[in-house]
Amino acid sequence: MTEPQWLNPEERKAWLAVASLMFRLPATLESQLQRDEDLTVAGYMVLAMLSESATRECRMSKLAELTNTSQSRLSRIVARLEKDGYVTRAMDANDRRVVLARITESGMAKIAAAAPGHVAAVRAAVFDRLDEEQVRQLAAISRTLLGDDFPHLPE
Amino acid sequence: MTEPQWLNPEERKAWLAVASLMFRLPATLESQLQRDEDLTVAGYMVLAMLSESATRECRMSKLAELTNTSQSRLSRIVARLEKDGYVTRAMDANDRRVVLARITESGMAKIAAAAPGHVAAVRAAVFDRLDEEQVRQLAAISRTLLGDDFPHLPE
DNA sequence: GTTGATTACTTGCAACCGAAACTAATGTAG
DNA sequence: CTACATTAGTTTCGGTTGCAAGTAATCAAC
Repeated sequence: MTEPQWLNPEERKAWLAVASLMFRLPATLESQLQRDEDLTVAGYMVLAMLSESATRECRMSKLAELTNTSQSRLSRIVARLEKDGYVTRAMDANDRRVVLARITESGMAKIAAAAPGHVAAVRAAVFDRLDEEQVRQLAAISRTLLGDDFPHLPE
Repeated sequence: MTEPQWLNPEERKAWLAVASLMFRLPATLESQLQRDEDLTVAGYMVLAMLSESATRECRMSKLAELTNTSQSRLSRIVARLEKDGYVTRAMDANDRRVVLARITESGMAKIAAAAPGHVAAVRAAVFDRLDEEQVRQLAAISRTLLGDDFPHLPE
């Protein structure tokens, strides 16, 4: 291996900050949604993606991609959302291996109710603290780090 | 509330990228350490912090702060590290509420063995993809977002 | 068409986590 | 001193997760 064994001081300082952020930011958002709406961030994202889809439904594997989760994890997240009445699951008639998750009216109402608080939390934690230039920098850096894995929005 | 209800398009794009990164980066590092060293990222960070301390020990509450974890989580992480022989726990004689975690020789060897692979993963996921200017930007943004919560290094 | 590989999704298991309850030591007010 | 509050850490409980194994449908080769 030709890489240096450890990070240089500049990189090390940057990494300690990034790592802290990577642990704390998700926890902050998670606890806001849990406390105020009894939703997980993953569950919120599933509802958000479905609610923004024109057809209000999406196959499981696509949904897993959009929400950055494994298939097995998504399967359980959707099972819980279904139990809570926010989502239904149905087989695709064309390919009966495929399961289509569809958001219910109750699910639409839930995401509409949850969104303002979640957005406020995101603003408070991120966008209120950065200027426009920094937002652009952060977006550029994030997309660079995601590389080809950047997920696509529902059509 | 005076905030706009949702994010503007620029912010929305930035947030989708940041959120994806926030989910994927920890998972990447977690699976590398799990696969190659049978360590969690949290366990690695505990060993790393202890190994860098002059005294090779640290009280639990301080360690929780340094590693961005709750006390209850840290308690279990250290219990597992102790079971694996990488750490010992002892009461502080001055204040018998306090528990001092100390890294063992085996723990020092473990972190030395695990570090190169972990650092390589961090490099591959982050620093190899950014130029110096972006590293500075990312560090500045992260520290701004952490605000006063920025953790201090062991003395 | 039958066999074998692949794809889509689900589930069993062991480990992990946050929140709250718990134990125990220390600090403080009278 | 003696309550009462506070601090440090652990543990219990319900729920979540990743991995690997399992089910079922489709595809590909012959």
